[in-house]
Amino acid sequence: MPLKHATTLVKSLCARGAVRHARAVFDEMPDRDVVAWTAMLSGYASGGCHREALDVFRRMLAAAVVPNEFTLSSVLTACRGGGGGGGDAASIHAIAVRRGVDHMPYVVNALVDAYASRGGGDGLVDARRLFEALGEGRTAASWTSMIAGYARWGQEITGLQLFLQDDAELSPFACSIAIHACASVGNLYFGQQIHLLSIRKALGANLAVANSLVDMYCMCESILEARRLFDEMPERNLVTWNTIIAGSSRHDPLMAMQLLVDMDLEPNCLTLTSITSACAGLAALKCGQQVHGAILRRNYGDDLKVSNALVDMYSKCGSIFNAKKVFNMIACKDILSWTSMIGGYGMNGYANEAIELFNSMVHAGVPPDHVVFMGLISACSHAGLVDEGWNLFRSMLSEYNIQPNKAIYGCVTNLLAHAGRLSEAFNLIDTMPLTADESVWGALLGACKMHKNVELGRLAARKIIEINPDAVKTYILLANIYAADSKWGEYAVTRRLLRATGSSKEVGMSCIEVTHKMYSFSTADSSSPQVSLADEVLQILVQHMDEAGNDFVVNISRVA
DNA sequence: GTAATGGACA
Repeated sequence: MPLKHATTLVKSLCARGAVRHARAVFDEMPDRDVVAWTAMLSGYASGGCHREALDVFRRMLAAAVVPNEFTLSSVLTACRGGGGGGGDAASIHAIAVRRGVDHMPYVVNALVDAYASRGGGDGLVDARRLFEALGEGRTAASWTSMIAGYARWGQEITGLQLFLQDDAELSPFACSIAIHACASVGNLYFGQQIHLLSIRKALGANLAVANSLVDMYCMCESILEARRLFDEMPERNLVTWNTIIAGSSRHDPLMAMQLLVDMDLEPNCLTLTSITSACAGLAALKCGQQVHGAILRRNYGDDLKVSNALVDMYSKCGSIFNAKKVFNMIACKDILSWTSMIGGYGMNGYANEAIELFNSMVHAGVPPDHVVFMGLISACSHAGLVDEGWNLFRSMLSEYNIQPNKAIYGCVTNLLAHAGRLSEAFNLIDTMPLTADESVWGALLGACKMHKNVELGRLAARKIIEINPDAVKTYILLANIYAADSKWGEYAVTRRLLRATGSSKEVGMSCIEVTHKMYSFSTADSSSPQVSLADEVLQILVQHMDEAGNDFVVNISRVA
């Protein structure tokens, strides 16, 4: 068979996925030129067989066949993302330099991509150097390789700055990568810049770009802006719906439920996961059970993320029995499964069960993290298990080699202070190796209000106001501490300071589900007839509790 | 007769 025909055969066999047969033909070829070698190499590379592609390349060099630009582009695709090891990109770079790389723009772009996807400090620096040297020769692919490389290796901001240069060449792909980078670091400012850029370059019509923008606004907690974009989109697919539903399930669960009703596509597993957490946010048990039914009917019951969301939903709805039932059915539990269940026990007052489950988790070989300890220590705090909580806190460093963070210190402060051990709590803050923030001092202040400790309360409030002069809640708490101690002069001063901040505390809303309907209300709300009815019922309950004696009251307040 | 670079959005 003539050499040309055999090469064509190798190529077409590779294109059909019959790489092994292609290799058999290739091995039978008596003399192989650079085109034949490249055909075989590219067959491996484009089929994802990076190791084999690099092996063919090495054999080719050993056979003293000189690679051309076709060969080099092909072999570089096998060096991407560490698939064949970054060292190969450098050696191929060296060959390319000897062959006159300046005349091979495709090879330079492939090098930029190989270096950028290898990442690390050197990889990105090397990629950037080549990228800069390209000058006018840069194409949309060069920009995408760079920004994807930066985004992938945690240098999103550097990538975005590069992207915002005037001469950046935008493609929908590059644009959506850039927007995703803004979303993952939560940088609204850059996100808006790229949004403007995408409007100027008429890329907004691209569905992936628009979807990324909706996601970016959700991740930057601009849910209303995300919703506005969503409403304006002429075309929406399942990803669009899932993006806005996932975003609103975190910030506006009622909106997520409404979106599900409006959705004109069949919801999938991801949709229902978000809806489950929306139900958790609303503490809507009936709704959550219906969603659970929908999940089972669609055979999504084995999905790990769905199951974890269900455990969390049942826990937050107070249905710990159902939470445990779902948890027990999870075949391969991950750290989120354990955290949800441990947190579920904790928030429902079952601190001992939470600790027991934590021990099972450690026994199962799952290393605990900060979040698990947050759940555990706050469980102990709610249940008044101060010593247990303290021992868990101590074991973080001594047994699990986890350095407690500020959130943990806040939690332990709360544990001690809540139980009335205010000076120990203060001592902890005073000696902690991190700078106490608003939440840590806030935990102390809250407990000072509860235990009517004016001295420490004043101190904690002063610390918080130093950190954040607009901490409205702090002034109110401090004023209440003074009021409880009949210190009316200081009370008046604090109220005046509060007015001086010029802000008002946003009204806390609560929701409750009664016979399949959701009711929302706030304190001192007299707008709806249901509230006055609820007030009457509450009065009767309080009366019953008084008659039942103090023990009963204590139990109720622990549950509430 | 050989390569065609970037591959995102839940």
